[in-house]
Amino acid sequence: MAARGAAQAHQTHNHRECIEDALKRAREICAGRGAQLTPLREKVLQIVWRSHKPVGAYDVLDELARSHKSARPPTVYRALDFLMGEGLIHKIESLNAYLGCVEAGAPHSGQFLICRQCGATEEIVDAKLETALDQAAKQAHFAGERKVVEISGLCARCAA
Amino acid sequence: MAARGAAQAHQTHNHRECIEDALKRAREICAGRGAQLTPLREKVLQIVWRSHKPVGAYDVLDELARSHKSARPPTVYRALDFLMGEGLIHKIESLNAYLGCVEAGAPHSGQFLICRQCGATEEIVDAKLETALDQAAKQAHFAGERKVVEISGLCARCAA
DNA sequence: TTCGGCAATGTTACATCATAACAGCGGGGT
DNA sequence: ACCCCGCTGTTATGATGTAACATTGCCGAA
Repeated sequence: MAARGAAQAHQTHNHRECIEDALKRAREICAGRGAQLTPLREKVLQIVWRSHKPVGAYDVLDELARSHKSARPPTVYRALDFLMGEGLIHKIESLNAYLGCVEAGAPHSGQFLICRQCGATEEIVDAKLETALDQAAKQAHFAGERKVVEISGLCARCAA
Repeated sequence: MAARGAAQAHQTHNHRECIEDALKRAREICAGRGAQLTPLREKVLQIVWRSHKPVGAYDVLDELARSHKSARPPTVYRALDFLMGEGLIHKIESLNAYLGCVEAGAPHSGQFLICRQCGATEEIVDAKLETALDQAAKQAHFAGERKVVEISGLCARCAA
């Protein structure tokens, strides 16, 4: 399946279901790997998934603190690091914020379309773009590892 | 001219000359536009150009303060904002750091190869990659404006 | 069973990156 | 002379991220 199109889906889908799907997949993935998706980490994942907009670490913290009084910045950053390590969320570098991964499981660098108006951010998986990135690196004799691709602009809805 | 290949050039070129070229071009570009490349701004540009590694705003500040006692964070950020606005430097989002632009003049989003070992960062201008980005956005009915492309890994020298 | 190791979390403090808000200064036009 | 405006100065604070050490709880080895 290609990316569902978060920004587009945002208008139409049942988001409760969307979150539940993501959490369920996350549990399966972690179970299959022996990675420990603890209640704390799952709660953070759930918070990140509350919307299809990238969420700042301190926003996560505020939300987490409502149910988890001892939460502090390291609490959140550790959970975010774990989730990124397992490929369950991505960091959006140009916003210093975090977003649920729609292709969880297969570790990958995401490609993102970020609407500057509504904030909705869609993760895309574009093979040609992937190839172009690899070719560009290869041409420069550069061994690429992590790839950051973030396009800001206006989503279809906001442009209309 | 294609990007000179900063990371590669780093090993071979006369960097004093490289800085001078960049400053000279910057003066010409600003003069041609009526943009005010003040001594302060030029000094900041020079500091950013001291290496081909992205430099943090507070590193710029430390260096600037040696000759300019009143320098404070806003001093530096204003100069950096000006220089970015004129297309003379880029911000490397994944490092929160700034880098001289090798294609100054033509406003553009850069594409970068960042060596995680030596820090040398090469700006590339790859038409195919550009096209792939535009196509990917178009396919999602997304009106792209600003593009962030940063590939981290090992430069040819460090991989060897 | 007890102990030691280890992963997760708690806790305090701090480092790093960035901006708001207002003041002062100086040149150019009227 | 006066005002406007862009640049810089200055103080304070906001936003993002991490170091370092303490505590807890589980699990396996002796």
